[in-house]
Amino acid sequence: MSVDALDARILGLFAAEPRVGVLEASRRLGVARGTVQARLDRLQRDGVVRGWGPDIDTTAIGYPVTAFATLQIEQGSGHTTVAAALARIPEVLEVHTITGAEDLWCRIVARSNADLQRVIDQVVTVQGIQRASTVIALAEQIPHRVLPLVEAATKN
Amino acid sequence: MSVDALDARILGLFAAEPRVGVLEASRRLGVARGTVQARLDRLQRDGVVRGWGPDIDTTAIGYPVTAFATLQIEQGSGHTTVAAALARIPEVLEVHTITGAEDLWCRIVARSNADLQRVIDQVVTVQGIQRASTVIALAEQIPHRVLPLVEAATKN
DNA sequence: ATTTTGCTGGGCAGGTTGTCCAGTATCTTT
DNA sequence: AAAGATACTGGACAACCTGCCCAGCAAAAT
Repeated sequence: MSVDALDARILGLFAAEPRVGVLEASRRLGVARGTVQARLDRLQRDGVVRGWGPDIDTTAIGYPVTAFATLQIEQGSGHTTVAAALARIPEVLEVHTITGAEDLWCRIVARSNADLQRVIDQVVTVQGIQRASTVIALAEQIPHRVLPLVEAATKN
Repeated sequence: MSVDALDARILGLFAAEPRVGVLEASRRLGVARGTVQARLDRLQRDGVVRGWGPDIDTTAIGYPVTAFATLQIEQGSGHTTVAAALARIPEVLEVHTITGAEDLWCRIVARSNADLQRVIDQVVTVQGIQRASTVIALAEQIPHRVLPLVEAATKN
């Protein structure tokens, strides 16, 4: 599992200033370039770093409404089948199976509250879904972050 | 609003292969380098692209358990104050205020189910939190994705 | 009709990457 | 304890890319 303090500093730097190159990073961190390069290769190889994709703001592309929906599915329907159908709806950004009375949890976005109704209709139309319960996210108090956790992980 | 098909292709390419440079991207997409560069600058300036940070797999750094908690807070306590306290817990990855009977929604991770208890204890200890209800995410049916939405956004 | 905007294709200097290497320190294995 | 493996350093090299500039052109807005 393998993340130490230097890994955390590397990840932190690249998270803060993704544009810096390996060379510049090595200067900032006070280590050799080869070291940074090797660490990055290892982190990627071990799957710690899944990718470097652009973080896209859904609000900026016209989907300012975020909502969380929990779904109950019919006993006969497989979770995977339902999830595959949900995957065809672009406004569904994330789906997990969960414990508890409900079966699936999803994050969905929409252009407006009215548009959210349209998206939910699409969701509940999916074969095998019995009931959907939706709450709207009003404000993002803590945006998705992992760095503090990386920090914590080094201190084992 | 400011994302067209070319933007989507650019973002798609960089999401798939973040390591490609602007020059290589321009070759792949069949447009001039300056165009790709200008588009990227614009996307970043308009806030469509929030950053290029590394996507870190929490499982790979030793936190394989993901859970969603909804919190009720005391009427007197401000959401912001509570959120600030939650921000001090590294295992809390995300917090939103929500509609409905509950007040806050959070995504938390832990080293194990037993460890999740420790994290939840930390959460409910926060001043102003009245009640927490937690479900564990069993499987990630659709990992967080935005690209299909970007696609959809271009078709207005 | 005129201006603005966006794309192209090109050129240039400077910086960066990928890739080696030898030397050294630390940790692990035998 | 000796030998081997592993990780980091500092340095080198050619090839490449970036940031920046420019002129020409076409489409869209005024």
